[in-house]
Amino acid sequence: MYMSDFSGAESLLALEESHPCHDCAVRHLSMCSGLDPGDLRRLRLCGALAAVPAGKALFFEGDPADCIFNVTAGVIRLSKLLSDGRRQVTGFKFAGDFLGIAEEAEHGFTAEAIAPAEACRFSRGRFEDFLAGQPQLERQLHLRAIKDLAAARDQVVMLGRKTASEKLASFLLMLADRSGGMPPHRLSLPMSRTDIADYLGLRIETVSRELSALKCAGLVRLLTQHELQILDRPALAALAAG
Amino acid sequence: MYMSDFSGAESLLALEESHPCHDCAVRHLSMCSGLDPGDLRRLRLCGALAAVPAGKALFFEGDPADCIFNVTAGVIRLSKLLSDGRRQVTGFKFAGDFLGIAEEAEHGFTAEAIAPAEACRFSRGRFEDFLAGQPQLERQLHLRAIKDLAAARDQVVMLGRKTASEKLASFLLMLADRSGGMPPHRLSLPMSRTDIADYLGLRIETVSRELSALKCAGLVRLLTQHELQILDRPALAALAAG
DNA sequence: CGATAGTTTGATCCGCGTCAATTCCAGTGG
DNA sequence: CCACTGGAATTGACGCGGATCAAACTATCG
Repeated sequence: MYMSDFSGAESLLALEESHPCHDCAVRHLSMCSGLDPGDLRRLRLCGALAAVPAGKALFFEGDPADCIFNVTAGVIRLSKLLSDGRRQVTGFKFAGDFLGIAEEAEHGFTAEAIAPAEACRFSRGRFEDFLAGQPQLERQLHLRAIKDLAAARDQVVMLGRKTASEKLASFLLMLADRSGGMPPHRLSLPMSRTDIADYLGLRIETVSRELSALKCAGLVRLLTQHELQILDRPALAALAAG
Repeated sequence: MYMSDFSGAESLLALEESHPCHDCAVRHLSMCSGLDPGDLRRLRLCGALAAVPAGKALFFEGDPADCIFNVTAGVIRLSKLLSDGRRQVTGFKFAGDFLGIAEEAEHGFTAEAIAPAEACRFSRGRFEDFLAGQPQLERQLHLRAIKDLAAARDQVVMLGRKTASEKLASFLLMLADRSGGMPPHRLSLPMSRTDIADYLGLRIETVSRELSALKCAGLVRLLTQHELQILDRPALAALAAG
């Protein structure tokens, strides 16, 4: 059985007065946005800020689900494995995203940092106790779950019915939408080609080929291996829509 | 723009004293299970029981999301379309399941009855007002959303990384698990081959072939076209796990 | 019975996977 | 600054799983 390789203690920075939530850069994005100062202070006591180096896991599929996370920086990759090692990436989490709440006693997926990340790490028990007295926070999280569910359904459609090039176009637009709404002059691809392939249900050779095809068609321009520019967003959107 | 072909009025049976929720056969399965009689009575006033004939839609993708449903009988198929008509079935809902809550103003998928169904139909606005005073009901629904999300992630893995035969095995086991926990001497397949294919991201010919292959391998027996028997559940489970 | 839609089976095709060979690039040390 | 190195990405050749096309079979309902 897997155990998390992220033992929090040494990388925890206590959430003390020296680092209070009201300085948090992503508070307006995250579930905490609706809390008043008193509740925020009590929530803070349920957890601590954790630095997660690139490549390290927050938790593995099958780990006891005793912690939940609020991502404050970096990128987290969510994935599931089949017994023979085939991997499916089920999503990416960015600053402001909430993650790890489970109905089961064990996490249903693995969460790993693909870029150096930070996350507020809460004890599940203490968080749930806190939640019991905060109906509007529960409502917040419920809304986020519904949003995640809609995103998962979109991924289902993509995996089940779209071609390789349509998948890649959908992926690039999804990233562009989530990387701040700004005109994405440069779109960063923090994940490896393997991660992209495992998200799209393809092999890395196919991702590479389709990316080249988009480049040749003039829809995108590759700036570096992990950075590109969308040149023709309408055409990309038309491709993504099927 | 699509409009629902299910105009409720003529098929609504008012939820009056003559048909109170305490006679409801699926109450123990559904979100209402935690409500006391008084709250149940008030919830009842938010909606009505609707009979949905086979083939009729509860709502279409793109319809204003002003109604939500609690399925009490039958089977509901959820699906999404691409612009050129490719269809992906994103799930099936059975008695006791809750359905249609949306974060957006419009439904993100189509919900249609594949077998004659009944559902409690609530006005979204009135239901949300009621919900505001019922934190433990909100919690119920939140938990259901989390469960739906886990199921959607399983479907993502299936679509992205499993072979045709593994997909079919997973599907049959999922149905067996949901068709009451009883020893499934006879497993009913209420949906058409097309529905199964659109759920699994395959074509109906492939579904038919793989079903024949499972039959030849002695894992299942086809009783009728819409009923089968699982003969070797462990082998089927091993196949489904990849 | 016949009509019609749904399902099964067969033959062939093609998109993406597999295998293999470069090429690119970040990091390291001279 | 360049040379080296190992992992990641790209590109090419070929094969296979599932799609497509076509035909026969079966269930349901008048």
